[in-house]
Amino acid sequence: MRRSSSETKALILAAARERFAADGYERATIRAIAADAGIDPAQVMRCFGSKDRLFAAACAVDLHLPDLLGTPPGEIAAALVRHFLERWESGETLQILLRTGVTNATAAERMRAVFTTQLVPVAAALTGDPEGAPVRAGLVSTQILGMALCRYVLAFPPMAALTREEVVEAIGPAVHRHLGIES
Amino acid sequence: MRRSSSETKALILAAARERFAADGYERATIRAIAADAGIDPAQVMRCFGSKDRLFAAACAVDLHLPDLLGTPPGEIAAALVRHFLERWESGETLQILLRTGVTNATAAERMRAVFTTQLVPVAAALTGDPEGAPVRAGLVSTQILGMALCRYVLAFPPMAALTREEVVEAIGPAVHRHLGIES
DNA sequence: TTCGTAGGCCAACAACTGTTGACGTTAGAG
DNA sequence: CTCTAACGTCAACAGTTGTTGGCCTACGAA
Repeated sequence: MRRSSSETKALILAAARERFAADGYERATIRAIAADAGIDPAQVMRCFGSKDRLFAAACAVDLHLPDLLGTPPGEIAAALVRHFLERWESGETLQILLRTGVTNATAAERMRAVFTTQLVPVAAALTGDPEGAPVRAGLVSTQILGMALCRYVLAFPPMAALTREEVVEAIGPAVHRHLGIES
Repeated sequence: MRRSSSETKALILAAARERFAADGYERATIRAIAADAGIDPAQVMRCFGSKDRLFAAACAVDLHLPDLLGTPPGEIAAALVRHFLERWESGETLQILLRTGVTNATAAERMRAVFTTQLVPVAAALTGDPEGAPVRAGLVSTQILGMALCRYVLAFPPMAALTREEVVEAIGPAVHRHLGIES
C-alpha cells in the first residue's frame, strides 16, 4: 500500500498528539506512536526528522478564541470559561501543552508564546487597558489552567464530578474579576 | 568512609527531591540522583529497593497548614495564599508533586490524597459546611495550583514578575469567594 | 585479637531509547 | 513500455536506563 507524504504525516501527527497528551514527552516513544499509526518507526523519522521536530509540530495550538467584543460585559467571563471547557473536552490538542509543558522546556516556551500572542491581545481588547492586559490575562490563565489541571489531569473527585455549567458558575465570577471589565 | 544507614537514606532523599522537582519522574535518573548525593547508584537500590519506592518516599508531603480558626474571616484567604507562596518558594517539596503529578500516576494519586486528607478538612472547619467542603476546597486548589503553575513552573512573565504581596492581593479575593466564608 | 555483619563500590546485564542505512516496491513521468 | 523518485520495511547501531551480584572494607561484638 502506498500513501501520499502529507497523508502519512497527518496520520503520524494524530497518533503523536494522542500519545503526547496521554503520556507526556518522555514516555511517548516514537515506536509507540508509530505502532498507533500503523507505520514503521523509521517512517516517522523520515517525515519529521527527529522526535523533537515531531513534538514541535504536534504542539501547534490555536486557542480559537471567539470574538467577544459584542458580548455583554457581564457574560464575557462565562463565555470564556465555556469556550475553554469545550476545547478541553473535545480533543487532546490543549492537553498536550499542559501534560508536557510541565517537564519539557520546548512545550513551556510554546505555552508562553500562546499566552502572549493569543490571550494577552484579547484581554487588551476586552478591557481597553493595554498596560494592565498582561497581568489580567495571566490571572485569568491561573484560574482556567488551574481548573483544567485539577479537573482533567489530576482528577480531583469534586472537580471532575461537576457539570460543565457548574464549573462556569463556580469560576466565572473569579475570571470576571481577574479580567476587570468596567461595566 | 562509613555512614549509618539512616544518614545515607537522608542524603539520597534530599538529592532525589531536588532532581524529581526539577526534572520530573522520567528524566530524574537514579544515576543522576546518586551523583548529586556523591553515592554509588547501586547504593540507592540497596536503600530504597527500586526507583518507584524511592519516588514514593520522596513524595511524602505535609502542607503544614496553619491553624486559621482564630483568624478574622476577612483575612483567612490572604493568610492561606501567603502560606502557600512561602511553602512554594522555600523548598522543592511542593514542586515535586506538581512537576511529577501531571505525568506520573503515583504522584497524581498522592496529590489527591493530600487534597482529601489535608485540604478538605481545613475547608470543612473554616466554613462549617462539611457537605460543601470538598467542592470549596477543590475550587481553592484550582486557583492556588493554577497560580503556582503559571508563576513557578511555566513562568509566564507577568505572573513571575509579581511580588508576593501583589499575588496575595490579586488572587486573595478569588480564594475568599471560593471558600465561601460567612462573615 | 578474631570474626561476622553491613555499608560501599565496581562491573555487568537485559531492556529500551532515538536514530541511521540499505534494500525492496510501487506509482507516475517520459 | 522504461526509468526514476519517493514510500515502506527490515535490521542494526550506539547510548542510556533500572537493576543485580560479587567483592572489598570498616566497624563492633566475641
